[in-house]
Amino acid sequence: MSAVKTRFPPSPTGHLHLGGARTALFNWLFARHHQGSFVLRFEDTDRERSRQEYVDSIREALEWLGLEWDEGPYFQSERLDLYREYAHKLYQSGHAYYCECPPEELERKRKEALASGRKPGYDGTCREKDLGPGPGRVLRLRVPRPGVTVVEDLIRGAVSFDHSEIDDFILLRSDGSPTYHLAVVVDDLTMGITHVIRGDDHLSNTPKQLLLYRALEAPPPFFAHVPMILGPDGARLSKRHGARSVLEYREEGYLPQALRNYLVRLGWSWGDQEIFTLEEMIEKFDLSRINKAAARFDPEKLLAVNAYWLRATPTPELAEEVLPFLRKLGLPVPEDRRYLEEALETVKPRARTLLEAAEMLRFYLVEEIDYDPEAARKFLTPDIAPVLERLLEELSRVKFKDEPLERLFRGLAEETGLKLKKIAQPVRVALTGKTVSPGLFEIMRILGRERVLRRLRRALEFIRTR
RNA sequence: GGCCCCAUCGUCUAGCGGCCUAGGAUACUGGCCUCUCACGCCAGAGACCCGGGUUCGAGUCCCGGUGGGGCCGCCA
Repeated sequence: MSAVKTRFPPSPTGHLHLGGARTALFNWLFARHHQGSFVLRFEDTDRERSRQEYVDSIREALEWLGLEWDEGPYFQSERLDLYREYAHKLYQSGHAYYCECPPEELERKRKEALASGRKPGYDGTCREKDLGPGPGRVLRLRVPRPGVTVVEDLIRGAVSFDHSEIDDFILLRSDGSPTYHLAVVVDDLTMGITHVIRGDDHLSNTPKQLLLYRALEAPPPFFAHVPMILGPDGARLSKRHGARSVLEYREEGYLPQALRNYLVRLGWSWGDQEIFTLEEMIEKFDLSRINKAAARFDPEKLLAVNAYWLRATPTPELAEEVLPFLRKLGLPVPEDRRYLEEALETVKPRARTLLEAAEMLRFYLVEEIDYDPEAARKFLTPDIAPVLERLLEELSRVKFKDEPLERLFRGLAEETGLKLKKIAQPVRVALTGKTVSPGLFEIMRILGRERVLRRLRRALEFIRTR
């Protein structure tokens, strides 16, 4: 297979969501795997709904995911003359004809047919009228009747459609603009697309496009219809679940490599392997391992994969990524990068997203920590005060390394006859304000003597005045 | 409603006629580790939609049913 060329053709009528992102990923991977090229094309022939804002956000999302395109972006709105040219060819060759049926009339017939249980398609009123172009007229494809068109799908095999199921669909609207089917075919043809990899919601559309290739006497590309991504409830993906923009996932602290990893495993597999680097995906990706059944989006698993990649990311790199989230939470960013990294190191195995990591870093960054009321009530009690007093003394002498600190605490536990836990929890609350946190000794080591002593004194003060 | 696609643990999936006593991941439960929570490790529970065939043998092939999804626009 030489000179593979794939494309991703979103219509800029919304943000890039999970389904689109996976389609883009599959196309990109297939192209990369075959050392081919990947084209970005905006299908913006619907002028009513297309927005520049979405063009920008889709580009941004693709870039964030690392799916760089080799060609484009192209805009269908800039290629209108080309579509008209092809439409004219179709009209000239008798493969298409003009239709003057008013839209309201068609709509009425459609509803009527649906209500009485018949096919809602166009009834062919103008098919033999031999009309020329004119105001208010649309151009329709003259679908050969009778006939059958077979889609040779790379994933599903041969799927045949009887032409009685395909109506004479519109190629050119009454305003002269092309509809989806015409534009896609002309674009894929003129851009030299070799493989069309898209959601299987397009499978039923494929015979229409095949008919166009045939009318144009042009060879069609290969088609591969991948199963759709459904919401956790099995219904079509909607805003509620995963149809959220991929940029929203970025905002929530997901890593692009995690999103890619999760998405590539939705419908594609390579034995038992769950974790893939970009290089592995490119090396291993192929159409034959794509599943046929629709997959449900599982936010929990996405979170798990994200947690994995968070842990797998080198701390200095992660520190860079967490910065925007610290700002978002209004936390002071320490000028000492080393301090941030050490703190992050302790939070890394506990966070599932960058946002969570940032939140967990809070007590390292603010000088005045807030006590969780419940935690303070339970652990900052008068009976522990003597121990904290004692600790204050010892801590001004001890070396602030994990081992000496741990030895100090264990010694103190033995001396007082208290369980280590009984001492650790109040100190944890004193230092972090919470009952859960990274390991106590590493926290102390990182915070440093000065901060630790200050927080312990404040805890004692709190106990006295409660 | 017509046509099309699909069907393995809750979810993502492995399986391409005997290797399946159906494997992995995630979620869940229990244990270990332990200063809390995670991480990590160990263990457990959990699926071949139903019914017919074909075959010595079916999760794997065929047919039907059921269920889910998609398409049927002057949207893409």
